[in-house]
Amino acid sequence: MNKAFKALSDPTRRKILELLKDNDLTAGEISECFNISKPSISHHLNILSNAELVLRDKQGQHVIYSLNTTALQDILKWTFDFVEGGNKNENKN
Amino acid sequence: MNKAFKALSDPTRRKILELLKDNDLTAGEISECFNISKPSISHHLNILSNAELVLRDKQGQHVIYSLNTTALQDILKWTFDFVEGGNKNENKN
DNA sequence: TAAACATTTAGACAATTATCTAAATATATA
DNA sequence: TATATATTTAGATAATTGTCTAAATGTTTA
Repeated sequence: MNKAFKALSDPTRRKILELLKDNDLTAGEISECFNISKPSISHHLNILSNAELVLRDKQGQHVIYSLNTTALQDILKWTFDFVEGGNKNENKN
Repeated sequence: MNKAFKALSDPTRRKILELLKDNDLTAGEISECFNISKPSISHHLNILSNAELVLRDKQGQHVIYSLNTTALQDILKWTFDFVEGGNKNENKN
């Protein structure tokens, strides 16, 4: 889960995930959405993949990236436990 | 929200939040839970406070820290939109 | 008021990170 | 097979970050 939090701490990577929420995209299509070099985007995609936040599917010379919500579900659960359970001073029974 | 994600990307800071889930604690009590110097813990607490993840309450010479779920609610919502809305290939109607 | 205690600030340093360019790899096509 | 295209790898560099020690600040109490 540490990998996922680290991966999400960068705004570029979060924006990549938001792009993939609408459509699966190739590495090239993703890089076109940023003023950042392709190798840098590739690096970000690698971090997202390592954190199990995206999936790769090689189709010929293209690599199609898609969302993988596995790690996000853990984060959702972790976060929810704070927002939901945050009443320690209200019900001390 | 960027500050919050950045703040959450460090394991020590996430552990601090988990400690505060159970009890409000002073800076000193928090630092006792780690093999890290007090100034370093103070630095982490500052980052958490800046990200609106904790609240400070100065009581005499002690500073009591408590959870602030404000920023976590934003993160929860952001994350939920992926886990919940991640069905773009299933219902294209 | 002086001493003890709690916390933060200041400044330094090593490790990590985001970025770049150049080169390598892999695939498709003329 | 040669060339063009898509992507990643390698290596360098500047900025950021987590940590430390020493010092400063603020508060309590003897």
